Order: sequence, then structure tokens, then C-alpha cells
Amino acid sequence: MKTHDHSKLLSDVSGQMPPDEVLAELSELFSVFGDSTRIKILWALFEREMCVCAIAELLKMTQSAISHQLKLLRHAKLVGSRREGKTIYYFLADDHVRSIIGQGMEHISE
Amino acid sequence: MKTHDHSKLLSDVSGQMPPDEVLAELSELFSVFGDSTRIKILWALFEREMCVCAIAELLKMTQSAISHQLKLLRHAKLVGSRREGKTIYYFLADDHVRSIIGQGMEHISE
DNA sequence: ATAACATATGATCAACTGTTCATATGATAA
DNA sequence: TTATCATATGAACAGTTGATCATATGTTAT
Repeated sequence: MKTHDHSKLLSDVSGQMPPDEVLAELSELFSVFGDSTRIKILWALFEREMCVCAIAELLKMTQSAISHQLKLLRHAKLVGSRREGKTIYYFLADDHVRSIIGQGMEHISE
Repeated sequence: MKTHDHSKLLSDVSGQMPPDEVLAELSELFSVFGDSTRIKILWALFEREMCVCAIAELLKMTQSAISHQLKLLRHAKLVGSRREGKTIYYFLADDHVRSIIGQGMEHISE
């Protein structure tokens, strides 16, 4: 399968590409946003911090399912948590979450 | 499993949540960004439009694999295409792609 | 110490995803 | 028309993912 020539294009473009490792990390970040349960959790936390069982009640899902997803969100540093007695409150880690989701909303609103 | 009371919180938060349908669409959009092959394709298109076989060469992947991924990107309206003879050129559909990926990059650079 | 509540975790399983392979479509040139 | 290049597509298969279930950990009150 001989194909037409791209040598100039390829050298130009590949010079601008970040290393594979960075692009992999980037796609992993977006895949965390790529699930409706996690998007719902993040959106809920836009309002205020919430404990696990409140999120579970809000989304009508089991505590276990929510806890598993919060673990992913924590590892991606999208949420933080603090303990108060038996309860653990989760909150948005920073404002990138808002701006990323905001841009996503803009895109689908067209 | 009786749990503590959240009635006030739940009514507050659920009033702010977009409908499930919208949140599902949003997560589907982000899942398109959630694959390193697709991220690489989008990043390549930051520079300029490219034909399928150039992208395949750049990423050292088969034409088929790239074509399948471009189909997804097209359906998500992240890229557009134009034909010129036998060749089909793909390009970024709009600037949301840049800003979404830009925000993602900011998040992981911390 | 025991009971009750809040959360976390490991195993399991069905559903989904991305690549490959083979093949089809579409366009151009001979 | 036939050959060739460029791209698209469908089936198949391995790898990944998200919910569930059972159970474990951690905290507080009695």
C-alpha cells in the first residue's frame, strides 16, 4: 500500500505534538468526564459539598456505586473530601471542572 | 439502611440539575475525548487539515483504525471533512475542541 | 464491648470499546 | 473498462468498564 507523500506535513505536525505520555494522561482525564453518573456527581457538587449518601439518594443509586465513582474522581483530582464524624463530604477540587463542563455544554448547545 | 436527613439539600440541588438527557449527551461528548488515539488526531488537526492516510502515518496506525475514529469524531461534530479528488481532508469543526483540550491540559499540569 | 451508621473495597459479570481483518465504495487515470 | 489509490464499513475478538453484592473499615453513642 504505497501512499502519497506527506513527509513535510508529518515533520511539521509531529514537532507540535506533546509526548504520548501527556496525551494519554489527557485522554484519561476526559474519560473520567465521559460517564453520566460521574457528570451528575460533579454537577451536584457545583452547588455545594455533599456526603456520599446524599449523592446516592439524589441520583437514586446505591452507596457502593457512588463510592466507587468518587474514588475515580478523587484519583483524577477532580474532587476532594473531608471527614466530619462518620460522614465524609465531597467537594469540587478546583474550577477546571466547571470550565471544562461549561465548554462541553456550549458545544452541545448548538 | 435508614440514613440521615437530606431533604432540604436534595430539593435544592435537584432543582439545579439539567435533565438526564442533557447530562447523558454531555458525558458522551467527553467520552469522545477520552481516548488517546482520538486526542492525538484532534491535536494533529490543531496545526492544519489532514487526510486520513497522513493521520494514519503520523500515528503509526492502520488506515482502518483511523477511519473508524474519524467517524466518531464526525458524529460528535468535533471535526468536519471535505473531499478533493480521491483524498478526504479532515479539520477541526470549531474552537470548542481547542478550549476543552486546553482546559484539560491546564488541569493535568499541576 | 456492642450496636448502628457512613463509607470503602474486592469479586463478579454483562455491556461496551477499540483494533484488526477482509471487503466494499468512490474517484481518477490509463 | 480495468487498475490503482483513498477511504469507509461490517464482523469478530480481546480488553475495559460500571453496577451489584457481600463484606470490611472506621466513627460514634450506649
